[in-house]
Amino acid sequence: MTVQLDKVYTPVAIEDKWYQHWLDKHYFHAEVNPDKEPYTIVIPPPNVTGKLTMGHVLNNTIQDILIRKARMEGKEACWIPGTDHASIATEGKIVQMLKDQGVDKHSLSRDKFLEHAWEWKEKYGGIIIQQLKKLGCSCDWERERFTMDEGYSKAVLSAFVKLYEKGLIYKGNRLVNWCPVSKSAISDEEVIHREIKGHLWYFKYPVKDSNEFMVVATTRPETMLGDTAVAVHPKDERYAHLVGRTIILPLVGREIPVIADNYVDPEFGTGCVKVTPAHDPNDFAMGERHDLEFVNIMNDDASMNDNTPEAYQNLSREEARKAVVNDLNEQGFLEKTEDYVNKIGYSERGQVPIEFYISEQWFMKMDELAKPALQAVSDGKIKFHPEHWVKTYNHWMENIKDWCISRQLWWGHQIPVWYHNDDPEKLHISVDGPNDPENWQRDPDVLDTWASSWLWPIAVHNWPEDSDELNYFYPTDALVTGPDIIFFWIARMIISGYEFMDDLPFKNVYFTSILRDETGRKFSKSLGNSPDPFDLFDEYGTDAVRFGVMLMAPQGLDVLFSSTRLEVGRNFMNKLWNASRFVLMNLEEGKIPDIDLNKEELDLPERWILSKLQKSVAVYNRQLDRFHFNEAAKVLYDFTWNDFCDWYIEVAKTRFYGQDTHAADISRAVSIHVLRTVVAILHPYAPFISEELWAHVKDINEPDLIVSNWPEVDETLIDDNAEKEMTLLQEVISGIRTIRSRMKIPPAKKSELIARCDNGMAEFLYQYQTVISSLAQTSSVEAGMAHEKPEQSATVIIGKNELYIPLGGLIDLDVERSRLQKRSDEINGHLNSITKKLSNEQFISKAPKHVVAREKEKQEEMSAELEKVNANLEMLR
RNA sequence: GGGCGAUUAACUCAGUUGGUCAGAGUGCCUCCCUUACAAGGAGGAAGUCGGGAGUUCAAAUCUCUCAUCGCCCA
Repeated sequence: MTVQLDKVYTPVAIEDKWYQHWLDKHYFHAEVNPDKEPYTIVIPPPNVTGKLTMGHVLNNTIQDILIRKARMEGKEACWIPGTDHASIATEGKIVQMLKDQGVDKHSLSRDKFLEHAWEWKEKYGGIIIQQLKKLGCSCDWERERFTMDEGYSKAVLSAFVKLYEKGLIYKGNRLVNWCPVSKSAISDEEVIHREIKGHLWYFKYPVKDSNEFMVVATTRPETMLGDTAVAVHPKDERYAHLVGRTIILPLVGREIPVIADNYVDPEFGTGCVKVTPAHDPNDFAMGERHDLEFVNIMNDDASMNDNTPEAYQNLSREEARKAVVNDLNEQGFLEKTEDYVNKIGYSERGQVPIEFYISEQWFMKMDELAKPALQAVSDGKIKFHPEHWVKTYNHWMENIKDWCISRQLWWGHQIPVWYHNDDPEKLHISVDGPNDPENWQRDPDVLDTWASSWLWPIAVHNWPEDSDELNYFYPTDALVTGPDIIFFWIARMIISGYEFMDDLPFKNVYFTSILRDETGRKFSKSLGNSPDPFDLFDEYGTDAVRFGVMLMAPQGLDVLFSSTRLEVGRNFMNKLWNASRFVLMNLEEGKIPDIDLNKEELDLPERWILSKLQKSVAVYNRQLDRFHFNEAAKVLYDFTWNDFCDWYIEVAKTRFYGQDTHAADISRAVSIHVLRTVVAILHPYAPFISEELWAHVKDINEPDLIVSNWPEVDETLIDDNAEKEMTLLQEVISGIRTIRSRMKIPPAKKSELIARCDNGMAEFLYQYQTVISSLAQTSSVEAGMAHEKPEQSATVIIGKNELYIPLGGLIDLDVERSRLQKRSDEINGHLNSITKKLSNEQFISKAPKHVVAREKEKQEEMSAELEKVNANLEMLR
C-alpha cells in the first residue's frame, strides 16, 4: 500500500502481471456450488481460426463486465469460453491452403483431408483464445470447449438422432441455395443480396398450332433451357385465350403448357413469365401447384448438364447465357433487351452468385419446434435489449421454413445416418453407428455449423449426459451477440433449449452495436478499415480501449468508431490514476486514518461528496441492470471527474494543507472511501487499473478486487440538503471565477470578496471562507446587510445576494455592462414565459398544484434577481 | 412492396411515466505549465430538438404525415 505512483499511468507495466495473478489464483473458475446463486454466460464461440476484431472487443468486453460484476456480487460467476469449427469457412481456408501447395481437395481421401484440417486447427486454433486473454476476459478457461470436441460432437449427433426419431428430420429432394464454388447447400443467411446492373431479355415463345407468340421477360436467359411452363395471371384478359395451350420451347423443342397462376404479376414485363421449377423458388412452388415437370439443367458447379441440348452441355452458366441469347437472336426469338437492375444472391463464402438447385438434403421441420420459442419471447421470459428486436424475431419465427441442415462438406459433424450396402433404403441412425460397420455406408454430408452451435449452451456441459454442471449452470443469464445472427443462432438456441431442456437457454439477450468507421462504413476485412485491436491496446492501454469503446457504443445504434475517441478512455484512466496518486501522497506516513465516517460530524463538502457517491452508484447499478453500458460508463466518468476531482479533491487540499489535523484525517478517510468505491465499480470496465489501484487503497487483509464485494449504496448518506448547499457554494466560487476570468485578473492576484446579503448567507460565506479563498482566489470576505457596492467593482448575483469583487483599475466597464445586460436579458426571457403561463387560467386550474407552485416560486426568485441585476446595471451608466 | 430503427450544438451521443432556462464529451475561442494530472485547470461561444399538422393548460417526449439516412425481410 501507498507506494508512490508514477506521474503517468502506464498500462503495459501492470496488465499482464494482474492477468497472470488472477489465473494463478483460479479466480475465473466456477464450480457447482448450491450455496451460491449461479450466473452464467456462454461466449458466442468465435471461429476457431479467427483473429480478434473490434467486434470481438466490444462483444467480449460487455460479457466481461457482466461476469465480473456478478462475481463481485457474490454469485458463482461462470463464463464459458470456446471456439466454433465454422464448417464452410474453415473448409474454404483449408482448401485454399492446399491449393496454394498444389493439392486439389478432391485428390485427397476424406480422412487425409481431415488430417490436414486438424493440423490447421491446431496451428491457428489457439490464437483468438490468447487474444481474448489479452483483452482481460475472465472466462473459466478450464471449461473451454470446441464444437468438435468428442463430448460436444456426441451432443450434436444425439440431437439429430432424437429429432429424427420424433419424425422432425427428413430427407428430401428440394430446392436449396447452392454455392457452386463450395459445391454445397448454404443457408438463406449465408446469401448476400447485391444490386447488380444487368439486362431484361424479352423472348418470343411460339404457341403451338398458331402464329401467336407469348413474350416472356427474364434476367436469366440460360434457365430457359429448363422451362416447363409459361404462366399468366388468371384474370389477365390479354392472355386468357392462351391458357391451356401449348408452347414449343425454342432451342429445346420441348412442348410446355401455358398455365394461369396468381403468383404472376400482370404489371411486370409483358405479364407472361417463363417457369423454371428446378431453378427458382417461386417457380418451384408453381411447379408443385400445377404438377409441372422439374428439369434440372445444371451440374453441381453450375455448368449445363445433359438435360440441355448438346450444344450447351458443359458450358458454364455465363457461357450458356451468351450462347442462348445469341441463338435465340439468330433464330428470331429475341424481341428486345433492356437495361435492368436486379438483386442477385451471392454466396457469402464463395463470392459468386448462388444457384437455386434441386438436390437431396436433410431437413428439419421447424414449425412445431418454433412454438415454445416464440412464446417464451412474447411472454417476456426471454428479454431482448434493445427490445425492438422482438419484432424481427417474431416475424421470422412466424414464417419459419424447414431448415436444410446438410452440407456437402467434410469438415464438421458427419451425419449419423448409415445406408445398408444391400439395400440403400434401409437406414441405421444412431450416435455410435451400426455394430457391423462393414455392411453400411455412412452419409457423406456434414451438418450445418448452426446445427451444432444451436446446442452451445447445453453441449458445453456434455448434454445429453445428465450432469450437475448442466443442472446448475443452465439456463444461462445473458447472451451478448450481434443482431446479424438473430436467426442463425439466437432463435435456434431458444428452440433447442425448449426442445431438449424444456427451458429457456438465457434470460436476457443483449444485441451489440454494429461497428462502422467514421464515414459510416461497416468494418470489414476486404475494406481494410478495421483497426487491429492490439495496436489500440498498445497505444491507449487495454482498459482505456474497453472503457472508450463502451462509452462510445450507443444503445441499439451503430457505433461510429474513431480511435481518437479512445483518448477519452485513456485520459480518464490517467485522471483516476492521478487522483489516486494525490490522495495516497497525502496520507500521513502512508496510513489510511482510522476513522469511522458514520460516527463523525461531517462538514458540508464531505456530506455532499458522500451523498453524490451513493446516488452515482445507484444510478450506475440501474444503468447496468438495464444493459445501458454507455450510460453507466458516463455516470462513473462524470462523478469521478466532475464531482470528485474537480470539486472534492480541490476542497480536500484546504484540509490537507490546513491546521486542523482532525479535519484533514476525515478528508483523507473520505477521499479513500470514495476512491475505493469508484475503483471497485470501475473494475468490470477496466479490470487492470482498478486492481492495481485497489492494491494501494485496500486493507492488508482484504482480498483482490476481482473477488471483493460490490459496494453497497448507503441510503443514510444521501443528503439532499448538503447537495443544495454545496450547489450554492459552487455557484459562489464559479461566479467569482467568471468575473476574474472576464476581467483578466492574473491568477496570482487575489480578490477581495464583499457580499451584500442576509445573515444566513453571510454566515455561510464566513464558514466556507477557506474553501472559497482556495478555489476562487479570494483574500478576504466581508459579508452582511450593511455593505454597499464598492466603487469600480464587478457584481455577481446569486438569488437575493450580491457578491462584489473590487477591481480597482482593472475593471473594464464594457465587459461588466455586457455581462449584466446579457444576464438581464436572459432572466427577462424566462420571466416572460413564466408570467405567460401563470396568467393562463387553464394552466392554473389544470396543471398539478406543485407545478404551479414551482412556477410561482421561480417567478419570485427571478424577479428578485432581475431587480438586483438591473440596479447594478444602472449604476454603471 | 412489407417491417424495424434513426434524425437534438461543428462532431458523437444522453434526455426515465409529457412539467426547472434541453444536457455531456470531443472540437472551437480566451487565459493559465497554480507542488495529483498539460492525457491538465479556469472561463466562454455554440441548439427554431429533421419539416408540417394534431392532442394537451403544457410536447424533444404522445398521435398522424412528409422528407432524408441505415438495416432486415420479400
